[in-house]
Amino acid sequence: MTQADTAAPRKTRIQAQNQELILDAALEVFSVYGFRGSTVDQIARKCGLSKPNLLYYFRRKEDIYIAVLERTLSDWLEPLAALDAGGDPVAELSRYIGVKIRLSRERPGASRLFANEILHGATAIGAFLKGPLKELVDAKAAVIAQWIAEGRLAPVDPYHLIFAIWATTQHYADFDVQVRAVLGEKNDPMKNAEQALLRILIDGVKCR
Amino acid sequence: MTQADTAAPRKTRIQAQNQELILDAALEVFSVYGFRGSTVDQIARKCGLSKPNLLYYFRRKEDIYIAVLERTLSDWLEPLAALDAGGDPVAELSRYIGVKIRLSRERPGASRLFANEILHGATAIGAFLKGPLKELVDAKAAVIAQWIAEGRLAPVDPYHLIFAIWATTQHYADFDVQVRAVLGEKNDPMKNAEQALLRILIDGVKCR
DNA sequence: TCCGCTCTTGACCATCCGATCAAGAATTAA
DNA sequence: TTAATTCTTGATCGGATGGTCAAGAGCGGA
Repeated sequence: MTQADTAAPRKTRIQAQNQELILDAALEVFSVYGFRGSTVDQIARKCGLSKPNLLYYFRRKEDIYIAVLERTLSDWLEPLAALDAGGDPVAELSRYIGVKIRLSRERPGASRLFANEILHGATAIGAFLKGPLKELVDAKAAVIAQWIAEGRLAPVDPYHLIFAIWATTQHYADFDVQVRAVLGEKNDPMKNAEQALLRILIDGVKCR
Repeated sequence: MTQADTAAPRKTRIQAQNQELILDAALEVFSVYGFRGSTVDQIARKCGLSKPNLLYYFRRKEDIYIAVLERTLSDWLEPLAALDAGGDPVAELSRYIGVKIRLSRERPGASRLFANEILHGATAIGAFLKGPLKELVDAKAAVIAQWIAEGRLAPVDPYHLIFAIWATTQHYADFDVQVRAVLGEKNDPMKNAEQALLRILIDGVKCR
């Protein structure tokens, strides 16, 4: 259990506990108000700690922001990474779309956090986009291209297909306010979203 | 030309000229940094006026923001409004997608401005979303539903189809940084975007 | 030309907010 | 128990920023 011999300083129980408290609160605040629109005090109040106490665990406001982003990055890659070249193309893509749209419903804050970050130039995660993300997308685009070459999928641009899936699924988290405004206050907009999206992306709108 | 008898105060040439200068600069600044991330000074420098001079034309920073949004709202509705019930369904939707994606390339700032506004709760244009926008979408969803009833379009949810078109096309403006990071610095990402999107949304990814 | 109105701006104010610090409380290791 | 370490926070600083004001410059109509 001891890690005293590693370079990283050992973490006390209180440290681990409070850092998690802070990051949970920070996600809530940053995802609603953006980086500049959020204050350290807001995050502090949200998790019941004092402002100087937050800055004891994270020296700068930006450190909190980066930590929140990094904690969520891997979760964001995972569903795409799970795309299986050995599976049925339509089934695999359908599953991916389903997972993504469920993520939008269950963790809209994470989606909005990323949306905001990218919208404003991705200064904090630019390296991630050009590195791990690009590599993963390249790999999965190759899988899709292979499916197409085998005649198991319609000849669509793999990259733009992935963008289309990201765009349509995350739309329900990022533009939630607009979706609700347009659909009215009746029932949950997400109720039919998954089925509708599958129909559109898989089968298209043209009559068969 | 005189409008001295109307309630609205007459506008001098200098007023009209400077207000346009300010709104152009404000769009550039707000679309990059968001409302809270932008400063009046930034906008002032961008258009070569002094900060107090901006606040002579617009009393508060928020007034500038609202004015920029309102100036662009109608342009945003127009393409959807042009959807013609009398035309061929596939041709009409294809044209709409084309116009939207060209807007994303030619005026990415406007797209990002709206994205940011909605992402942060649409406090400034909430009434617009629930009013004029909802009415227009309701009307055009009815057109699409009619096409489907006539068997001229595959049975997809009209509202979610419109959302999908918005999401996929605006994605290239709002998430430009991510798109470029993933595609690499080679050629223009928008080059194939329109054709790829048309294929996906119109024909779907399933083999025919 | 003259006068009134519009336009412009340097200086300034009040507030907000990120960050610091010193001093004390709580926890842990011996 | 004791001493060292970690944790906590009230008070405060300094810079940024939205907004004000008064005074002067510019402009246009009679």
